[in-house]
Amino acid sequence: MKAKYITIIDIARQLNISKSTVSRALTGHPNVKEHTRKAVMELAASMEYQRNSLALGFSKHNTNTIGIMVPEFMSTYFPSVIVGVQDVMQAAGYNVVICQQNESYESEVSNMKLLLSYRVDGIIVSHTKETRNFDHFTLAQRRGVPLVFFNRVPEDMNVPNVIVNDYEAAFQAVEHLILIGRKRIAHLAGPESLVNTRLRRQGYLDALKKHGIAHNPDLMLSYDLTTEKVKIYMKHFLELDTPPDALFAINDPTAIAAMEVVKAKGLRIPEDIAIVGFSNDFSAGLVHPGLTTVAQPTSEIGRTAAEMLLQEMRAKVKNDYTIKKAPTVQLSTRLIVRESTVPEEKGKKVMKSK
Amino acid sequence: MKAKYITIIDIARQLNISKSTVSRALTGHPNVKEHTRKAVMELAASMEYQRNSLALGFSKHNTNTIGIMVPEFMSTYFPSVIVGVQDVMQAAGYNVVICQQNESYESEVSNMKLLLSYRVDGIIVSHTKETRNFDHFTLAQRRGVPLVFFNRVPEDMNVPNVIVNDYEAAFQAVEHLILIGRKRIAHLAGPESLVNTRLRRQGYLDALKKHGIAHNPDLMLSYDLTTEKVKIYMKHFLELDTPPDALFAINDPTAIAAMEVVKAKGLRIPEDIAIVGFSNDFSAGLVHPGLTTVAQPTSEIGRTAAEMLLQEMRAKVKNDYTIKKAPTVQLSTRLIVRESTVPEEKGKKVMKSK
DNA sequence: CAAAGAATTGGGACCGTTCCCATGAAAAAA
DNA sequence: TTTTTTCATGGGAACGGTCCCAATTCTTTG
Repeated sequence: MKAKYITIIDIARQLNISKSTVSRALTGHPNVKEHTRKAVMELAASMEYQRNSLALGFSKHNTNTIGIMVPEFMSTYFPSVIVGVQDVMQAAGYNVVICQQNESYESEVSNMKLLLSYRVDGIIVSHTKETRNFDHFTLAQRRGVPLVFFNRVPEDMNVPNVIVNDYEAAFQAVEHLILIGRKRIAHLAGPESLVNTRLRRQGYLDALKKHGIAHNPDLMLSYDLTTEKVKIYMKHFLELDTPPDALFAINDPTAIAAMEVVKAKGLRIPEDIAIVGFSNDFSAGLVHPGLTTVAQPTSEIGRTAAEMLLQEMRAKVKNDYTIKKAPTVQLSTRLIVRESTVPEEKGKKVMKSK
Repeated sequence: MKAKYITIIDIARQLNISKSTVSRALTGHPNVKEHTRKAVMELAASMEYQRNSLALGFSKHNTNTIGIMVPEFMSTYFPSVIVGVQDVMQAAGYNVVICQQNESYESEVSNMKLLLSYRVDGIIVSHTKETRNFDHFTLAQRRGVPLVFFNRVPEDMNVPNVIVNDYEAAFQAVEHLILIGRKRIAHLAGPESLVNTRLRRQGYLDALKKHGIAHNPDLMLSYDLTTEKVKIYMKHFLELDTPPDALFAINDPTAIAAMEVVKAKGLRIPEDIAIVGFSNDFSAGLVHPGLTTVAQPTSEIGRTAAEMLLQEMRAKVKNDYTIKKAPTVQLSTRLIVRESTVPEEKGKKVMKSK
């Protein structure tokens, strides 16, 4: 069952030269005679020599590999961030390994240890909704492995990060609901453990305040991002004596699950209840009616995070974020208005006749 | 910029014992005095010792890590297969690293080399649509690294694989269209490089034949899975003198893109044209009308592939598939009928009044 | 109490590569 | 031609673990 790999020593023996020379030839060191280099390259190719990155990383103390850890990837958000990261990292000559936590804190800790034990040169992270303890992140920092966060950033850690203007985006989304005449605007907020939850909620509250609408605590619920919970909460909202006439949901899957409840009740969207989501998942454009939502520049988020990480890794003197403010990049979002808040215009409406 | 990690030698020095003893204590070797073990464990914990997997894998010749390579992950298919793989592998004590190829052959080759150079113990693969050369796969086999394929399996390689009954599923899907009275059934097939394309197409052809419907070549087009192409081809179909009254699409994104074209033309689904997709992506249930499609047991595919790989890795004597038939597991699919082929029944219909 | 056996520990080879230093050969300068 | 410099190569330490074997200590047993 043991795999057999060719080593530089095999090559050296065959050519009757030293492994140092083989190593030099293979890595492109200048001091190798053209003749020798050619012989080595040819033999290596014909033997299908495959360098041992374990030995290499082990001896060189850097692996030219970065890790990216995401809490889940069933929505399109994280996958498309990852694609952005890969673009930049591939161009910079780094390998990327992906870890997925399934929203489990335990997996997060073990994936972090996996990446550290493989001595990756840096890590891009978005933490799970369960994460309340950040020791595994500070451990990486103490070990000198640069970290860059995106989307879900631990609030009391000073780390480089890429975020969007959650507060303003939420404010704008809720204001949009107000401007189309809604007064009883409900909010399904995410788990308390995520910054985004707090920022978006604050945007919601401040938009109400600006327009003189009293905040009704009965219309705001936090939950932990499972579809079943959304449905229970949404039913509860609809059964209130004076049910909401609009909903601002923390993200698109939430909004879509809520839509199902509304439709099952026989209510009309947006006439009876207008709905806004967040992130512009692929599915937001597919549901019926189309979901008004806040588009995030996903692949730009990924590219920006990757570039930040490159800078951290390339820094001659490691940045010490216990004494220095960590950089933050805030990207902007865009509200995409669809039929879940503004009904189709007659002219735009798809004709049912041939 | 160099990361500083604690080693077993640091621990040994502090406790004034040999590194062998530290290693034994840490790995749970029986022959260590309880007192010593405790001291080692405590010091290791307090120093936040992190074992160096590079050194370990390097010296032990196995890394307890497997790789999984997928062509893309913007649909829900691959992510949920991955989750299945992770379930099984985590339980078996293996780490999983994920690589994503963005449907690029080049990335596939370089990811394969990455995984091999990191000496993973096994790899689960679904190849890209560009892949026509399989040398990078046979290389892994020659190195003794077990491979298990799923979904997209190279036809002329004898490798363990997990597939679904593509042929029967396609046959059944097309038969469904025939049974609801459709005669001019178009087929948008995938790229020639994928087995699935051929199997599903054959199912399509044979279903037509069984029901005495002559195959009209004008109604079948192969394309390379980009949304733009789908739209062009679908427009072409609709502009034929006698346009199709049904469409069987190679997958759900294709079906959904086609639906958009149909709707933009002002045609009704399913009255004017019935549509069937493949895979039951999350989005299939969201589009309007709901898409009839073939559900694949994604997480079971992942779990099965993982178990096959475990068996390969655990085999005392490596299976030599140049002389022995490789195992195949075929899982079954299920046709999910939605409104894109059968209109909502009155009773089932969502009531629009309160 | 001596001898044998078991339990615990230490010593050091090994894994594949890089890289520094030494050596030898060839080329350039004196 | 001799000396110096440059180029090409070889030798061997280092990286952080595991693991086998030898050495030591502690128990048993005759």
